[in-house]
Amino acid sequence: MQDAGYTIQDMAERCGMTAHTLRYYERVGLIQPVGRARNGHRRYSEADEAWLHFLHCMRATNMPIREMQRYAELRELGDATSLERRKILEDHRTAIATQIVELQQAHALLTHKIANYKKIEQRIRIGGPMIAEPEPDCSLAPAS
Amino acid sequence: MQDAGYTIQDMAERCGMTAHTLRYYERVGLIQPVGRARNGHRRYSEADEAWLHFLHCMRATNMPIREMQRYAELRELGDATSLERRKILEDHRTAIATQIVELQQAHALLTHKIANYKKIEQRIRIGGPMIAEPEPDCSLAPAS
DNA sequence: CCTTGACTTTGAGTGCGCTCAAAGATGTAC
DNA sequence: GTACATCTTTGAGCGCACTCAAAGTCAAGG
Repeated sequence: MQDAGYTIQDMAERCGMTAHTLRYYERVGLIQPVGRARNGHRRYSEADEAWLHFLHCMRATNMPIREMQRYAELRELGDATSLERRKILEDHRTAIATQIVELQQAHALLTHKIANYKKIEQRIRIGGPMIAEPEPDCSLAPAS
Repeated sequence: MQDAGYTIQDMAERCGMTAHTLRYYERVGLIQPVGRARNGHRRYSEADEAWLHFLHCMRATNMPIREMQRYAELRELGDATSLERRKILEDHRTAIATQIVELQQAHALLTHKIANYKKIEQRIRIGGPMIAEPEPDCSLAPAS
């Protein structure tokens, strides 16, 4: 039996989620009840796949399930909800931009600290002076 | 009474955490038992602040508490643990880089979809043809 | 016929990271 | 002196997003 469409396992792999998560998303209304094969098994369409990819992308960037539910709900209502949906996406985009900045700052901080560790390791190897720089570890306080 | 140092409230504000969280971090060993005023209240030092800022930065970039605990533990053991600590930071830096890429991709996707919503709204305003583009909403499937 | 394996459902359980409640001590302001 | 704010402790509770357990159905293979 195949009845056209992807099985839940296929879809899970394609979208980088587990089958558990796919059923969960359906339960909480993130995706409309999915088509079934004659034996009752779920069969996912290409459209389902696109939507699930989108959901995955939003979750991967920390959009709360609640907000995704709201978006999915509006989506069911058609073009009339375009404005509100756009606002959700714009807000999320802003949140993403903020996250990127934080991550970039942390990245820079880590690069700095990693270099510092290399120095410490060098001193240890050559048996050099063990007088560490001010705060060998956790420094780079408030501002930096 | 002041006994030198920041109160827990001060420190919470300075580090962008709550007092609850500061106590929690102390409980779970992320920060060594903090100095006390004569009345038993915590008094945080500048060094505490630097360390807490670092912790905040790591948490804000999704380092698990577990890993922070491991790092804090090694830190107590001094320079001999430099290599292992560096590895932790390098791994986290890698994780951050990955996150940044994901976020950037999502950002681009959202920009695309937001533009699409603007088109839809335009069509609605001018009462134009309501034949939407293929998949007005969730498109931009797998690859894109 | 019997096993195997992929699926189904419902409801409960898990792990993380806080977050709060309750009861009590202390210092400052009126 | 008494109200008030701010802190203290311990242990429990919570929200989120899964994640799993149990019991059952179904189709194919040997």
